[in-house]
Amino acid sequence: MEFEKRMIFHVDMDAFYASVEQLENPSYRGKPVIVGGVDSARGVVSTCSYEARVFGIHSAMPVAHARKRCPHGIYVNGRHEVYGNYSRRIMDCLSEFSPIIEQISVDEAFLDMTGTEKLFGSGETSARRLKENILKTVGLNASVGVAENKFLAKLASDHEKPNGLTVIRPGEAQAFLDPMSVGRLWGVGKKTIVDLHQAGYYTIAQLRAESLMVLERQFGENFAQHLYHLAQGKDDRELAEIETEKSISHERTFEFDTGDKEILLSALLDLSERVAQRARKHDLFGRTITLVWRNPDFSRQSHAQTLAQGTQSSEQIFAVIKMLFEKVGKIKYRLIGVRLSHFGPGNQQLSLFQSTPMPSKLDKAMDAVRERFGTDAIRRARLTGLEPEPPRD
DNA sequence: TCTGGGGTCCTAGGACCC
DNA sequence: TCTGGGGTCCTAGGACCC
Repeated sequence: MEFEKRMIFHVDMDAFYASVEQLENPSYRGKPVIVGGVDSARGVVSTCSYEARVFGIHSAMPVAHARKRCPHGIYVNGRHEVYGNYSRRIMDCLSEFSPIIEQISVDEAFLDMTGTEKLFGSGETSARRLKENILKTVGLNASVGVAENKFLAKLASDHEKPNGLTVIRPGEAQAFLDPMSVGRLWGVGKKTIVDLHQAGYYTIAQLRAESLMVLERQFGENFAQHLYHLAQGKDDRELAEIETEKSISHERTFEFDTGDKEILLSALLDLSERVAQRARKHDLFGRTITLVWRNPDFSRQSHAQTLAQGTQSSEQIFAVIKMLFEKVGKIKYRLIGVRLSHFGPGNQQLSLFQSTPMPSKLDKAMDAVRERFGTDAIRRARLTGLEPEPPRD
């Protein structure tokens, strides 16, 4: 048998948002398409087509920067509801291959394909079929990685992108990993790469050759063990089929940094309502309410308050947010946001004498309108038309 | 060219309790 | 009269991921 222990697939859609736009607008095909916050001065690229990548454009790059590199590109705003619909159809395709699926974002998922060889053939055969199935039913290309665990499967799906199919068979992991940069390890980002380089580790082979004891001294027990295992291609994480939500948040970056209390409070009211509405929709009661913000220098800060009891009321969340906001004092904000977390059991925990934290009549009415006509269909009077002005000097 | 928005997990320090 | 140690909860910040 090819895969004796586990056989995991990682399915990753190629340039997902941009590919959906090219699928729906035939005139975009074969051209550089850039999806992101294209109408905002501070927007960034979410995804771009492979034709755009030739110009050095990539995700998270400021749109203003992308426009300089590729002035003739097609710049479109993200249409997340549309992508969500495609995402559902793709996940439906995947569920025809395995009941054990972990969706990790709109365009990515793991499948546990252990023991399906009799049904679908080898890993390579079934991965090919899966790709064909997505292309036939949805019209989009996916890259698939096949390996004995999640970490290796994810590396494999990335290996021959776009439209790739890579199988790492048991025993091949070491050779596959060794020449790679330490930055390919899961959980190793910009900062940690610098730390690893400073300690003399550039390739996964170098890390693998080190003893756990030395690594623990250099990087702390937990992170060292994480690195040590991944460098050997070991990863025994199971697929998390049902992710329980741990927080709900909404935030907003202003076109210009602002210290205008009127603008800030109306933004916070709007964000509080969006957060509360989602909490009600998912039937979640959160105890911790956090005000988050970005200063003009891009640094992030937060203030939090934990309540004795969970809430999902717009009114209550906004009241706490306002109090936290007053604590900050007079500063300029680049971004402001509201987060609800620390979810627990809802109202059943209340004593007989406490008022039930059920949605207020106003909350219910607004939920109903938004459910039918969309989030922006209804806004409080004080929320309309408040935008920061460009600074004059 | 300045850097979105939605998340998760980890760490460290302080308060408080026993 | 000066002061242990463990555990839990909370806050704040940082790194990372898609």
